[in-house]
Amino acid sequence: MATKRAQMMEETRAKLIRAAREAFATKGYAAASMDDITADAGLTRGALYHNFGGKKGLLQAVVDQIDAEMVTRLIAAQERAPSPWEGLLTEGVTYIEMALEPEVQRIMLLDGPAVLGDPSQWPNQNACLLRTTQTIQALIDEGTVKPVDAEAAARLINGAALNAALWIAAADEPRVVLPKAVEAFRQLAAGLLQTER
Amino acid sequence: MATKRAQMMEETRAKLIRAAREAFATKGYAAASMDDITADAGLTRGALYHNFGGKKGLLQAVVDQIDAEMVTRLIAAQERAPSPWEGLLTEGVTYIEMALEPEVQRIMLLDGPAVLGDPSQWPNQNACLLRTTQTIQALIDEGTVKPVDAEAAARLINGAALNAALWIAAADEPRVVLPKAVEAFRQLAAGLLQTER
DNA sequence: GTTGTTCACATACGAGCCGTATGCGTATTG
DNA sequence: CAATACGCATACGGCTCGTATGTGAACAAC
Repeated sequence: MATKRAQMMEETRAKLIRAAREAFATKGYAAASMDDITADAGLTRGALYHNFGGKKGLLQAVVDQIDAEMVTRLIAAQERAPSPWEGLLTEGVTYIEMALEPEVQRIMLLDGPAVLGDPSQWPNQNACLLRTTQTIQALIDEGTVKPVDAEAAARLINGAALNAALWIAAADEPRVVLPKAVEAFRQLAAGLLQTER
Repeated sequence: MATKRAQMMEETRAKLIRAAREAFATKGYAAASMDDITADAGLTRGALYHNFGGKKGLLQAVVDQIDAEMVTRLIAAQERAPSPWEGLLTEGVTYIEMALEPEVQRIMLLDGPAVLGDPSQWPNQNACLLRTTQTIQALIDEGTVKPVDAEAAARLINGAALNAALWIAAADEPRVVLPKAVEAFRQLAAGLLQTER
């Protein structure tokens, strides 16, 4: 039986993460005070320090949660694609779309790296990136993609998609810019394809 | 004649920027206190607020200075290349190499975007991007590169290089990872070429 | 069932950092 | 030489964070 204390603790953790996610996304990490977050969750800083060890620990928990959600969406998008190669492209486009969401942009792309350090060193190894790496490795194995370093390629692809997203987000006419970015992304990615076709 | 007050002011601005650049690079923006920075420059926070309006203003000044230096180095690197296309690649590689420096990484790639917002809005960054865009446009006109949107391609290439740099900088063995990243970067960029080899 | 223990969380306190308001002294102006 | 402007220092209050300590409910032992 799950003891009553344990499930209470899960509950408070969830409430804190929910409140923090909201605050970090809207105000940014630095401007979000722990007092506000905990009060918003109906708790105090005592609970926060007990469960997450501090402000950074809370951010880490929020990042892990969002990261997991992103991976789920990436997998879903890839599985709908007609071929593995199209799956990779679809993954990239999906990544761009996710990066357009203010929450992802603020927490995962700006504050996260600044506070926690490089994403590839996050505890869960940045599942999002790991996923792309595996996809590329599979394409290399089947001969679709040139034999480059899979992680390097995944890194660059993600970086390209990320910058495309930031560009679109800051553009005056996102609707006009989006197709341009997607087209350029496809062209770039084609550089990985095995010669010919 | 440059009044004595004006040149004194330039002097204090330079001292503050120098101290801030040092502190931001080593401790990070959030952990660097204004009292420490100003004391290190032989001044007080009064001078800082008078000259830069606050902590963010000081960071902006530091960012602008480093940004200008980076653009200068990028231009120099591109001009040494044998062809426009190689110039584009060299520019990307140079960007990667610069991002290996802790100062650039910490201030320009992590804290800068988190505190000041989208880097592509920074004055010199725009100039750099514009130059890359023009280079690509020229390559398109001469038939070397596929007819994609030049600005989109420029942003994606920059983003790829940026992420490659972050990856290398955080790696256990940067010397081992660097060539992988450069190779993958060249492969990706080749996707823009008109003729496959 | 009662008694003792654990532990999740609250409360209290101190220190540091930031922004503004104000004061001071020197360069500048007429 | 008197008056003003201004670059910078000083003083103060508020906010935020981290730690140290308190407390009451859930669990365990008998």
